[in-house]
Amino acid sequence: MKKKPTDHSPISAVPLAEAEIEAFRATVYAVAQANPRCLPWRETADPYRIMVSEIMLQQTQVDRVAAKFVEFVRQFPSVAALAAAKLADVLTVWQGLGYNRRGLALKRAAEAIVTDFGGIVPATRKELESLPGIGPYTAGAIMAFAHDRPAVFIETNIRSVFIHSFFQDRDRIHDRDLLPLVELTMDRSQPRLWYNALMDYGVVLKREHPNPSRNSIHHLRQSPFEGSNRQLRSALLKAVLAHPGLSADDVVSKVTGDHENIVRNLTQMEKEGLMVRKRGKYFVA
DNA sequence: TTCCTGTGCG
DNA sequence: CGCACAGGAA
Repeated sequence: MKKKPTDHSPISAVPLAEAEIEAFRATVYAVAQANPRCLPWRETADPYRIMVSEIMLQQTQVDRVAAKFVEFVRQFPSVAALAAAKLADVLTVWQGLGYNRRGLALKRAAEAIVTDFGGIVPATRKELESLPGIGPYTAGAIMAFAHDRPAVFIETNIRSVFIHSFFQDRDRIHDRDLLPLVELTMDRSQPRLWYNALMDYGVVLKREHPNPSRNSIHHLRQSPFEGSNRQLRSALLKAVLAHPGLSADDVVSKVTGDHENIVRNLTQMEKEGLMVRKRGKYFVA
């Protein structure tokens, strides 16, 4: 029997009255209905498309994902199609979304779904989380949006809603204090509708207040992009996609950056599976 | 400058 | 846990 570490969080133990829960739900639904968002992945219940959208949305803003999503599922309309596609084609479409290794993970996930799950997107959290690029949030989101199941999960919009609604005057709020409320207030009769409303409400809150999620202990600031290693990685992948078969020296001559640093990053990206090296030449395959 | 429907690694 | 990861837009 493991002893629980000290817990200084009394609030999570305080249940809401039924009337408060109802009032909260009513507010969420009302604000969401007054601020609807028309998003391409809301017009489908195809688990594959939901999965694609969730991976894309992990760290990229909705507006930028929308157009790319349409293009992506047009080119790779099913799990089987994505699994069978060439990685170079997948990453070429992915360009502009950022975080290329998520594109790689998505393709690897499609391959795993074909080999391990008969081409059907799994409908349990455990199985979903076994797929590359799918963690607790994305698994929960797929459960809710693709399978309409009452999964409990938190992402930044949901976090904003619960902090704004129940933790106004606290800072350094931990997700473990929010999760019980997410579970308690969830509209279990229509999880898909509920979570969409919750996220729409969160978007409205962020528009009208300083981001409530900043009071979360999980809220991280991004380091500047300009001059970063991320910028270099992006340039390296772009170069190799555009000119398959470049040697390391070719890449160095095409990309601005320190020679050793470029070689180090090429090696790292090869290790991650974003590119391969054959006879000293780099390819995406 | 700041934001963004997180995941995986060390 | 702390950190890296991409990129465009406001």
